[in-house]
Amino acid sequence: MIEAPELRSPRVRDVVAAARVLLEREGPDGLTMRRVAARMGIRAPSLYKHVDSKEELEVLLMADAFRELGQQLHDAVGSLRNGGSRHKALTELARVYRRWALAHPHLYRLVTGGPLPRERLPQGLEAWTAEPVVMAAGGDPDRARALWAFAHGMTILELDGRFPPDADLHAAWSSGIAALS
Amino acid sequence: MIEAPELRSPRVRDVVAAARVLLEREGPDGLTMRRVAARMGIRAPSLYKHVDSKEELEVLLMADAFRELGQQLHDAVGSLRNGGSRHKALTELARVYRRWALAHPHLYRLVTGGPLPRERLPQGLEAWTAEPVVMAAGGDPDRARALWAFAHGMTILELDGRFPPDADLHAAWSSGIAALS
DNA sequence: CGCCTAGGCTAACGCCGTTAGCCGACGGAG
DNA sequence: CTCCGTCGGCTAACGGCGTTAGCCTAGGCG
Repeated sequence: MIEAPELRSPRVRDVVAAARVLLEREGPDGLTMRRVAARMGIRAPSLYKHVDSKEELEVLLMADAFRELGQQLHDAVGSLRNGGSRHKALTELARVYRRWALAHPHLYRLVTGGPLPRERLPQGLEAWTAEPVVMAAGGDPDRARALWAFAHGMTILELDGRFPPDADLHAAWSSGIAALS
Repeated sequence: MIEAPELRSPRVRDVVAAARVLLEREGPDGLTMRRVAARMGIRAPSLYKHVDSKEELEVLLMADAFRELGQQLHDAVGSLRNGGSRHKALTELARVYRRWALAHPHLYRLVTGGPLPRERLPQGLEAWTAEPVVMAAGGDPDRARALWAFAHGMTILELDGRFPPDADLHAAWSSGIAALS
């Protein structure tokens, strides 16, 4: 519907806020049109006065998530722009990326899981979010993609509990970052 | 319920076969108890005579997927056991991994997406599947995890169409493998 | 012959996303 | 002041989902 949060009508912002609380607190199964409505003290069909579909609501959540994660990544590279080695920049970027994902696991999954409805997202948002990674890779797009794949793989596998409980994930991150620096 | 395919009753095998066709052909939304039943010429409730729940049916599919992918990976390292460099082994392993995932995208997503019901999977199956990766990493578990994360990241991002259409994925794979070798 | 079990069936429950159609409140125009 | 349109609620309902309860029939076996 509308892209930047400031351009959303107040009521739409209410809907997105309610949806976000539900998603973050209870995961995707908790994100239901009826539950979102209940949180606002209204009934599910009324939501459709503000939002076209559940899918659009998810897109709005995704846009917010992209903006937040992107901001963190930009801040991270910004704070190191001058006089850090590539290795240092990557380490910091990875730290921030992982931290955000662990703080918002369901949002991270929403944003990275499954095909992305690119055309419905604010144009350029995805690229802007990814920018810091490309910069940290020294502009080499192949290396940037390898790096992103590594970071996403580490993150999603950790979120999904796929590593053994005694795995030293810090060591695995370091190993990968060292290799890809 | 029962683990190895040979230990499943014939009717259970029918159910899993029908489920697999649906999943592979139409994706997760097509995998419905009613549709599975319809494919077998029966009604959905009858499925529960053979399977406890949809979740168990998915676990059975996962077990098959693990076995198949694991077999491919074992074959790949086996064919190179003697006299290949580490780099060569990793390249071959990656090729086989990616090929299987692209051939069975929905199955790959089922197996790698979301938390894994480890306790319901045949014991040791997951470790056996991962074995070749650990071997190729020279036994270093941290490097093995970094490698797996990279491979999974590349694969799932490709399946989800997250790379630009003009991205040279072969180059990205090569770049990552070279770094992690 | 009688019984047990395997494997079908229908009906139904409570969820889901979504649509149709109704209605009251409210703000601005004549 | 009144009328009217829009905004944002509502109820009822549809079709689909996983799942349960309870029934029935056919076949094997003591």
